[in-house]
Amino acid sequence: MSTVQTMESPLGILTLAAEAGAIRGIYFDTHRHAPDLAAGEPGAFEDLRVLREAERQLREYFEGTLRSFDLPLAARGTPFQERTWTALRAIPFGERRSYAALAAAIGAPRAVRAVGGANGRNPLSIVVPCHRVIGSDGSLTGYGGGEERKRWLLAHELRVACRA
Amino acid sequence: MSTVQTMESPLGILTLAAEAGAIRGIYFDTHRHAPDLAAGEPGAFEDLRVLREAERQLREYFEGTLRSFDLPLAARGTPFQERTWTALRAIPFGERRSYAALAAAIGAPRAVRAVGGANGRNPLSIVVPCHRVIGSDGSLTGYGGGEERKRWLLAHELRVACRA
DNA sequence: GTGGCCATGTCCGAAAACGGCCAGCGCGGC
DNA sequence: GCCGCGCTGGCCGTTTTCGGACATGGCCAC
Repeated sequence: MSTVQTMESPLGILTLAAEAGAIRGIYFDTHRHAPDLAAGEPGAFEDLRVLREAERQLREYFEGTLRSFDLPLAARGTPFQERTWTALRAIPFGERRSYAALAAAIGAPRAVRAVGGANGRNPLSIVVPCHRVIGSDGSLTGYGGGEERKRWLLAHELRVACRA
Repeated sequence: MSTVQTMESPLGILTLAAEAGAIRGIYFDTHRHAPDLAAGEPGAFEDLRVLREAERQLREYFEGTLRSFDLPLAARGTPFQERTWTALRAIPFGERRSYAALAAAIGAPRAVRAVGGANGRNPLSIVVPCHRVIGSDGSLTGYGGGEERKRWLLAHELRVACRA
């Protein structure tokens, strides 16, 4: 069903999946809720192209020369999850939000834990910046790819943002 | 996902669905467990072809000139269901089997009610002859498209078989 | 300040219910 | 005796239901 490729990164091997010309998933090698990703057909041309472009932008992100991704995305989930993921993309590079703030942003101020759940199912690591959401008290609280990677990403963004 | 077409028959309108060059479903207009069948893409060529062939064979079946279907089938269900459906296809035109006999045929002689359940979910009406399965005491016991249609099919096959 | 309670959407596992059944009995009628 | 009828209990895969657990945070009572 979808085209799959992998790439190296400072956080280990990343697995990217594309379908119908849009990025559908980005997963770490150890990832809490990653799907099976059985590579299907040989790979449509449009998928290969968007995958290569995604890899390029991710590489620039890690180098500190790119702060905002510009890619066709197609994350699929429940309506609530998609609302949450859309709100995530509005958090600027280098900033942080609390789960409560995110819940308020999607108009469901009390659905705080639900937002946590939806965050955990975010299929587009890094590009949809679920790592920028932390507890109201500043604690990391969790990350699909492991808290270590969340810490690294936040530190990296802080570093890049200050350098500018 | 799949290509859909309808046709008229002595038992009312039939809805046929094809996918990847194989017949995937055949349903009556009132059907107990029929799926939604939201017609998707405009229709792949191979699907249109196999649908037309299925319609032709069904028409011959109703006319009494065809007793055994020869079509690419792709009924999808649980392993147990698919085993059951395969066993169904081994029942010859005009004959009948009891649920117990069918259960024995798939090597699960005690899974009688389970066979009944799988029978009810048969997605390929008529072509996969679930209508040839009746109670040990000869009663009809039930049919996805209604017992009236089951009675009609059995009578029709008897008629055609005797005529020969 | 601290501990408990509740709200919220989704997933997952366990448990229960549900059939397109059938064989074994008991019972009544002949 | 013999037959037919109907009830009962058990069988088994699937579906439905239900109860927790979560990447949390505010509020209230002590």
